[in-house]
Amino acid sequence: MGAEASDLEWKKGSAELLILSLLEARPRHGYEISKLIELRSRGAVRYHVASLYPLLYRLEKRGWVEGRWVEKSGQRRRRYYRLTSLGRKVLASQRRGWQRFVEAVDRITGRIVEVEHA
Amino acid sequence: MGAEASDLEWKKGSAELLILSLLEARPRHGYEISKLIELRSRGAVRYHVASLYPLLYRLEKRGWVEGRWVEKSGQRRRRYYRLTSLGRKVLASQRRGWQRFVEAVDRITGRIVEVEHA
DNA sequence: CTCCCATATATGGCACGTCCATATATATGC
DNA sequence: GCATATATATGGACGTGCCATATATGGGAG
Repeated sequence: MGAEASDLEWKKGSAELLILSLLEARPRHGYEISKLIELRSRGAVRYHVASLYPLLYRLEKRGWVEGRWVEKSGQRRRRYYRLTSLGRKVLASQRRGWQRFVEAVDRITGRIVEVEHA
Repeated sequence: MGAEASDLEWKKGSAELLILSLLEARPRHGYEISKLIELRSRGAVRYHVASLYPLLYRLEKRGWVEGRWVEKSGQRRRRYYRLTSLGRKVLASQRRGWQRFVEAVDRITGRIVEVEHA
């Protein structure tokens, strides 16, 4: 009942948002996503493969991304994931949610100061 | 090894940071913390009691907060938690960590744009 | 030529945190 | 007298990240 889905799935990892964001520009394979997260976050965020791959399967199962195998001589086969149109909508929604969450945390932790009852 | 504590425990909930922050100003009891989180986040963040109380026990066990029972006629007994000096240090550290994490997520999700290889 | 490392994907099992449901206890409003 | 808000407590279900490990291939060091 009430809204759809929990508004604060953030409590358990923002991994979904990160992956969907990285797939926005173009399709990427798992290992690339992993390294890109590490690189762009300057080492602050790092997902282990045992977390990342199952997550990609979940995203695909939900229809947010779509994977296809690409084989090239001279390298191991890779599975490239591209964002589906549904995935794009989910990403937009998750971006808004993340924004709201960060603001909420800031208000609670006092970075945004408010008067506390009279 | 390496640093102390995991740098990114954020992946599983920022509840610790929120609670420690709220106890910074003054001691509070569980129910008050719960309501305050809900109020200040404008409903965006809401912890269920079954999450909150066990978390408070954990924080106390780690020596970050200290609880004491307060009984007043006309109301049910309450357990007030105050931030210990160790808790204050942890809070400062977690605040920095949260800050770094938000920046990292922003860089990954593209809110902070960067050039991507030549 | 062999060993090791980086690349690249895959998975079983453990640990831990959050939620649901439920329980207890007291003061207030209807 | 009963429902509701306050206030704390807990067993069990469930999801998800991590550790360890496995497979496969190319390139560099020795």
